[in-house]
Amino acid sequence: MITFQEKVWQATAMIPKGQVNTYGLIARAIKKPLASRAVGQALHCNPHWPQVPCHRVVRGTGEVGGFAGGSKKKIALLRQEGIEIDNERLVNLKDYLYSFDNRRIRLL
DNA sequence: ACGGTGACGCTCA
DNA sequence: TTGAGCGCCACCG
Repeated sequence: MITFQEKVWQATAMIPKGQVNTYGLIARAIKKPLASRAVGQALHCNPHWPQVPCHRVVRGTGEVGGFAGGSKKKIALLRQEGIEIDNERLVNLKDYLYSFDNRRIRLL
């Protein structure tokens, strides 16, 4: 059966290069709207790099959030994908946020 | 079964 | 704008 974290990884894998998503939105996408924190835990243990681009998941506030290899590394990766980071810590969600469409979510 | 632990998010001073 | 406080939840010992 598909576990919670597997759903998290699947959802994360859908995020296109050059775009980002948030822990909270992923939680909603997999029908666990209050599990944003658990989503972070799942990504922390992500065993599918780079299939599951966990660096594209940031905080709802726009702050990059944590990263197993250090937030510096996370920022560098996002920049490589063309995402601008303000003040070395903020992502403009208005420009780079990716929205899951209902059709895909159903597959989870 | 139970309690501790975060890559979170929201509220309020 | 910041920081403290607190609720949430899956995972692990």
